[in-house]
Amino acid sequence: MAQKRVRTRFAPSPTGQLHIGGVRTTLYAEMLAKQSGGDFLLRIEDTDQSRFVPGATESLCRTLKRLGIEPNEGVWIDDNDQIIQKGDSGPYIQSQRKEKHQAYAKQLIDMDKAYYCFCTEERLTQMRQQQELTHQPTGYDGLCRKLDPAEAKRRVEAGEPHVIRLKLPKEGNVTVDDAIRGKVTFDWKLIDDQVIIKHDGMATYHLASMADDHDMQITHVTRAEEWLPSTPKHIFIYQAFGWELPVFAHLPQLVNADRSKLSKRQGDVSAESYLDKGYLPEALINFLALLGWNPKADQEIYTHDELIKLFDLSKINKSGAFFNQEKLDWFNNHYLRQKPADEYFTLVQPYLPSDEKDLDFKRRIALLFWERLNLPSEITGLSSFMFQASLDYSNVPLTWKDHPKEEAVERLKAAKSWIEQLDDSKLADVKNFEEQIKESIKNKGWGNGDTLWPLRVALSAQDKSPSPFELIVAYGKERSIKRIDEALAYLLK
RNA sequence: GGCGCGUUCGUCUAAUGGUUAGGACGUCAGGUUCUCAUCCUGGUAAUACGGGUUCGAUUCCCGUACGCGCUACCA
Repeated sequence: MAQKRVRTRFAPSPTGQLHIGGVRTTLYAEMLAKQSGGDFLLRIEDTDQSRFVPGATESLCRTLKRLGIEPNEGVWIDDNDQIIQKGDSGPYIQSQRKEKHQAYAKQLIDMDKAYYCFCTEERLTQMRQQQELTHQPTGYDGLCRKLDPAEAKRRVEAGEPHVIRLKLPKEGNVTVDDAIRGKVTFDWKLIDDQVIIKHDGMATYHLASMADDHDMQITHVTRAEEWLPSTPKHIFIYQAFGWELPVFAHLPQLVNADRSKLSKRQGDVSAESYLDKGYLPEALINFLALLGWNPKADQEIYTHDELIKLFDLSKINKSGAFFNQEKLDWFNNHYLRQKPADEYFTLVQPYLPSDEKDLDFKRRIALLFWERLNLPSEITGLSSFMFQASLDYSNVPLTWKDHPKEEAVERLKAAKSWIEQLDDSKLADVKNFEEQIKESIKNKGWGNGDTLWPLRVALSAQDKSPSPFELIVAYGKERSIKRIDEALAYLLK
C-alpha cells in the first residue's frame, strides 16, 4: 500500500517579523515534508484582525525566501514583491476562508457539538473575577450550554450578538498521542467550552486551524509546545466531523537566557535582522536545525539537503533550547570561509570604504581578513587602518620590546631597501616573499622579532594585525614604502 | 490556584540497565609564530534532589524541588 503523501505547513499570524523560533518551526515542517517528497505549505492565520500588521506577510515571505526555505504550496511572494497564492487547496489566507469556517461551525451546532452563546463580555469578566477571588478554576460556567437550541436559533435570527462555543464532554478524559512527547492525558472537565466563532463572525484559531489543516490534507501538525494543552479541543473537532487525525508534534521552545519563552524584550530575535547583520542562510539553518534536534552523530556541519535527508521527528528533544549566539558565530565563520573568494568579496565589499576606488586593492584587503571574520561587517574595524592616508604611530611602539629606537630605524631602513629592490612579480606570492625577507634578516644576523615587529607596526600602527608580509603584498610596493617612510619620520622626529 | 510539559558539562547535545558518561561552542593551558587570527595538542566542566525496582540506574517507577507553558471572543 502506498504511503500517504506527507503534507506539512507553517501557519504564522501576520503580526510582525518572523522570529528565529519561527524559522526553526518552519524548517522542521519543511524538512519533514521534503524528505519524502511531500508538500510544505505556507498559510497565513489572520483571523484576529485587531492584531494584523500591514506588510507582515510580505516580510515573513521575504525572510523565508532569503533563507532558502520555500513552500511549494500556499502563500508566497513573487519577484515583484507581490503576495501570491499557489496550489489547489486555497485560499491560503485564513480570513478568506471565513464562510467555510462558519459552515463548519453550523455543522457542529447541528451535530450538537457546539452551541450559541449570548453571554456578554462583562458577565464573563465578572465571572472570572469571582472565580479567581474564590480560588476556583477559571472557565466558562456553561450558562448558554443549557439553552434550548430552537430558542437560541431564534435569538440569533433576531440579530442578537453571539458567539459559538464548542460543546465539550464534561467527564472522562482524552489522550493526545504526540510524536515527540508520547501519550499525554487530559481531563475533559478541566477544559473550557472554547469559543470557535467570535462576535465578528471570524473563527478562532481552534476551529480555523483544524478546519484548514483538514481541508488542506495536512498529515503532520507541527507547532510550538504551547499548543499542547489545547490539543484536546482540536481532537474533539476532528472527531466530531469523523476526520482522520493528523500526527501531532509539539516542538520544544526556544528560550531566553533565563529560560523563559523567547521574546523580543531579551536580545534580538528577528530572523531578518540576523540576515541583515550578515549571518548566512546556511549558517542560520544549520544552527537552528540542531537546536532541539540532531541526527545523533558527532558532526556539526550539515547542508540544508543533508538535514532534510536525516531529519526525524522522533529524535526531537523535549526540552527548550537556548539560542547561543557564540555558536552561531562559529557556524557563520565556518560558512564564510567556505565561500568562493568572489562570493566572499561580494559579501564583504559593502563594509569597505566606498570612496576607495581601487577594487583590486579592496579585494586584497578583504582576503587578508577572511579567516578573522564571523560577520562581514567586522571587516570595517579590522581593516580601516589600511585605507587611511597616514597612520598615527603614537599608540603602539614601533620598537621591539625594550629594544632601542635606533635599532628600529635601522631595521626599517633595511626593510625599505629590500622592498625597493624587489620586482613586482615577487609580490604576487606571499610565501615566497616571506622566505626572501626572512633570508635577508638571517643574512644580517638579526632576529625576526626585532625586525618584523617594527615593520609590521610601521605598516599598520596596530598591536594586532596580519603579518607584515601579507600587509606588504596587499598594499603593494609604493604604499608600503610610503608607510615605512612615515614611520621612520615619526621615529626620527 | 488548577492542568500539562520538562531537567546530562556555562551553552547545544550524544550514549547506555554495567562506558574512563562522548562530541561541538565557549573557556583555560601549551605548541607553531614578530603580534593577531588560523592550525595542532591538551585541560576544565554534567546525569537536579530523595526514595524505590535491580547484583547493578544517569537510564525504569514514585515523590520533591526548580524551570517553563496553558488556563482569552490572541495565536
